[in-house]
Amino acid sequence: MQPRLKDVAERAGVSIKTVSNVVNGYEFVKPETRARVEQAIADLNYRPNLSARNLRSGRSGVIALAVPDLDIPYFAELATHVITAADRHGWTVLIDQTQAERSRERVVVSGIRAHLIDGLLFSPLALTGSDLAQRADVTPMVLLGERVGRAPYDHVGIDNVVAARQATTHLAELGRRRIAAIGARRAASGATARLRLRGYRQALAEAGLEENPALVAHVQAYHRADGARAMAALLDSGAAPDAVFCMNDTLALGAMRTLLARGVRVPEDVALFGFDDIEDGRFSTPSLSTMSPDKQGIAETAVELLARRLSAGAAGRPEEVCASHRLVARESTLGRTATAP
Amino acid sequence: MQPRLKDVAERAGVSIKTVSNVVNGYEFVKPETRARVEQAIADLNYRPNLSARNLRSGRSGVIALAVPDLDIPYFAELATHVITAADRHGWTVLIDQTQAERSRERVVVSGIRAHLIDGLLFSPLALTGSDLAQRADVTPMVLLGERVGRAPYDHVGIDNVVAARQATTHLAELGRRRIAAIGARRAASGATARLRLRGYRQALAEAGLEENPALVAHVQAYHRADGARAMAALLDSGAAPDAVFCMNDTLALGAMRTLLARGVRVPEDVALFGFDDIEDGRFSTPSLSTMSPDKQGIAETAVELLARRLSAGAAGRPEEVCASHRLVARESTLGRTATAP
DNA sequence: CGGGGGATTTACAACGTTAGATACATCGAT
DNA sequence: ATCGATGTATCTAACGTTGTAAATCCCCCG
Repeated sequence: MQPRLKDVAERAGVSIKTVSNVVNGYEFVKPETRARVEQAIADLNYRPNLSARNLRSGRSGVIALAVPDLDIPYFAELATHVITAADRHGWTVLIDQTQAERSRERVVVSGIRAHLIDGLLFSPLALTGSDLAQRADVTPMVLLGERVGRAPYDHVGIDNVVAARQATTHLAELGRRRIAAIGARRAASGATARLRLRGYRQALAEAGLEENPALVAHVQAYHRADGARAMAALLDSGAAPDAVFCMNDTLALGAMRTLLARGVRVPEDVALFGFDDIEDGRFSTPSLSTMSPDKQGIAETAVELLARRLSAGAAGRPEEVCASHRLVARESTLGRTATAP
Repeated sequence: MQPRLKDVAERAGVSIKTVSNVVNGYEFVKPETRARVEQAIADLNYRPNLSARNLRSGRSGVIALAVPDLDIPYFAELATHVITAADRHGWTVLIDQTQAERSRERVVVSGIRAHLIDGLLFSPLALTGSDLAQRADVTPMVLLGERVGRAPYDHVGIDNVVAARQATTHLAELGRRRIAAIGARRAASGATARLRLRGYRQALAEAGLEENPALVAHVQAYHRADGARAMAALLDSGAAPDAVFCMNDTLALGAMRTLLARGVRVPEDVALFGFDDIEDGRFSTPSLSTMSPDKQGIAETAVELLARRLSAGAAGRPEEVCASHRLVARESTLGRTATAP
């Protein structure tokens, strides 16, 4: 049996509360008493029972991060940053995988872990505004990535329209005329895809290029296999793109696989641009040009916002934070003249 | 304030215990009563307070998975499998990142989260046997990956010696004579690296190849950058390998980047073999030959072992489970004749 | 119509902790 | 010596849940 305050108290010859005071750093404990208690704690290897502490205090020291899938490198990288940032607040992070399924996202939002977590960082993909509006759970929540509906939650994201426009403009400025896009979603829920597509279209318009529906490839999910399939379809359709803007890096890497496997040169024949700046893209050959969101900034800001909610209660208007992004041009658009990573 | 059993009870006009019985699926509750209680639960959106429940039951329903870094795709993939498997047991997974640092691994093992977690799945990299032997925490633990010391813990791993030998033999059978290895560790702790190196040496001996220290590259860590650096060093040293066995896929992908960037053809000039079968390797060009451990099997077995420890108490000898692995030959050793992924 | 006995419900205590109130020292100043 | 004032330690009552044991209900048989 694990030792309790009571056991420590008996060993140190003091009351339970005195031990509790020592454990919690209460000021008025005689140095001698404190020393005796600390010795007893060490002797017994005492650890506070968090369940009991939480029951008393109403706090668990645990926050949840809900993401579609840790297999997707972007979310794995985001998760490591969140864990690091949470650690600085003394929080432990628990990870929920929603598989980008609406039903699972609803479960997360509905407060399935109420009482276990103090707060929730949520990166929704499939959720709709009304799902959020119906949320009855009172656990503070910060949304990552896309804004959903008008529900009053703090939100950290990047300006997807601007970022996608810049990416597409980069391709246009390289002289590409038949710029395709991979990653459009048919589902009503693909908010991020919609915004990036809008930026893509804006850039085409600015560059005086005509929009061609045959150059926009839809996908089921955002894995490499989807990108590979979509690229194959584009090539087979005869749309003959000379550049492709992919809505994320894994799609782009899948597309790259298809291109190279078919002997299409990148970037000479087709330039390729991704989104997210995951580590794989830095080491692919050719290395992948991409739009790099400030993942660390996003994670830190989100944790910070949550911390504020937790201390200030529900008070205050929801905050809207736009993290920075920057374009990273690598070999998949510039060719081998670029410096190696 | 969140509703409690008491609130539900009052609304339904029954006692607290009856509500508890309904919540816990106790058999002998009149259908009519059950319905009334369930209605009240729905009305109030009641959620059991896990802290209180855990305090009472001594269980938290949370297990921890401690891995070096989610950024490393192998661990991200393993984590998703663990989360899925744990979910079937009704457990929530909390992830600890140790950064492969001995100090952080010791903290994890010492029971920093005692009382918060019911069990621990631990994938140690830097820990020594004596660290484990000193462990005072009583939380059940299952070791993943490498066996450490003689401490009496359940362990799930693969036969690294055999796997590495098969990988190296595969290269030898392709007619390669100067087979290098990337991923040896100087640190005393790199048990996995040591075993794989042993398998590599066995295979060389069996193939009648002489062992050449200049063909064994040491690395600091197991990221792509380390593989890229190590490969560059190998090429620059004049060791002139015609094949490379990398101790994991990220090292191999880093090495591939260096090779292709320098115009070395893979596999014509240098065949490349990895370890772990991460998704990236399936979509690189050329796709990466690799040794594929049964990650799902490892995760499921580990969770299963933990479940057994939790129900059976500490009883029973520690179990030693060897998961299966299989060789996946792709383009980086076979060339483009292989079927696309 | 009383009693037996299973079905159903309830009362109570306990899990380990901490906040707040209270008691007990100690000590300098009257 | 006595009184506050202050520092230090203890006591008590929760936090929300569930296991145990006991109470009550209800149906059916004799």
